Amino acid sequence: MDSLVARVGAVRAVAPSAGAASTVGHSPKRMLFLDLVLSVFRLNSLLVAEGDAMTEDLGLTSARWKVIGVVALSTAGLTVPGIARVLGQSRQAVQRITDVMAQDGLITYEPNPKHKRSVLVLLTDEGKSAYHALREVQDPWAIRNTEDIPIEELETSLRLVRRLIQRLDK
Amino acid sequence: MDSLVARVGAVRAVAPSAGAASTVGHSPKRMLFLDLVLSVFRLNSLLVAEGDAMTEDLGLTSARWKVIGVVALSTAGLTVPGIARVLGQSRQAVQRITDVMAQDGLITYEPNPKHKRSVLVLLTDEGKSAYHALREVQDPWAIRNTEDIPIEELETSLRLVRRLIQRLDK
DNA sequence: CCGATGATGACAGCATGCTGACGCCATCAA
DNA sequence: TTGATGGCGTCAGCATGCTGTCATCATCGG
Repeated sequence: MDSLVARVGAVRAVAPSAGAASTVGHSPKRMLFLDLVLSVFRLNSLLVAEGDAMTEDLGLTSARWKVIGVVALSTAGLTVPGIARVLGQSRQAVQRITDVMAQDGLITYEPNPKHKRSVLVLLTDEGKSAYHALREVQDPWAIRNTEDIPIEELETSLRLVRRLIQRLDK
Repeated sequence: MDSLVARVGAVRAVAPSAGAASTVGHSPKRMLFLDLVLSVFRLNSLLVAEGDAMTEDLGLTSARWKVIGVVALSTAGLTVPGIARVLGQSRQAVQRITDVMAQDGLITYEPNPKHKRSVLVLLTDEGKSAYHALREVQDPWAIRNTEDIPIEELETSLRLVRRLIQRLDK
């Protein structure tokens, strides 16, 4: 039990006096969903913090290994707006990250035979080794966090999250 | 099917030539988890955008209705660091939001009998009506997004998300 | 009573993301 | 050919979150 209501109650015990929360009128499904939304907010920030801490020794951040992961999965390189589309972010945000990563020697910009102005992003050798180092940290972390979770629950949750993404994305 | 690998492939079809993704060595569970993590990132940004768009007519933003929701659930008021603890955010981040909300007349700072320096945050009448307007938008939205989703899936997913939060939070 | 400890407010700096706006260029239809 | 459309690079401004730092104040144990 760790709903928002419960957390308010827990904090209220430390702070002023207590009182009954006004949660009347919410159907269970609505409460479940709204609680899920708030939990996703929370999980997101924790994942970003965890990802930053886990990879700071590699010279990476969450924003960077998102990009590295996408580029590593493509063999022929991707344009900056292409990376942005995969990640569902603005091309400006990705551009800013890739510019710094290029300065740091993790990626390079190569001419794009399909487009004169929009160059391709490729991993340098340093970038590739960073990606491998990333996987060596990320994979045990993924195992550690899922070893006691049934695979069916992971599948169900992932399917639900994707369903919501698809619904909100269009 | 909407995994990261699939998305890279889809974009690659628009951009340069194709190629095989190097996903060897990943166990299904690891891939599931990493895909879930990236999906949570994506869902988070979509939820923030959706929340902003949905409540901008009410003079609210995602950051604001998080605060309003917490304060509304407490009857005796909460301190700024208390709100931050409930939301799992830094007190500075909450302080900045509450300061603007106080200027806008949504909340007020009242003396705290339990603490001389740390005031209590309370909803003004305007804040309360904003909260009610918020619920009138939020509830149908929650219903709309869950009507074709079994409640068991919501419960499973929420449980999993909370489990991950609890693990990463300590 | 007093010093250590912890919570708080206030300020600064930084990272990450967004949108808007402008100009350039490729593509396609009239 | 030409004009409309759209993708792209680039710059600017803004919102939201984080950490670090310092001073202040409350609380508690010695």
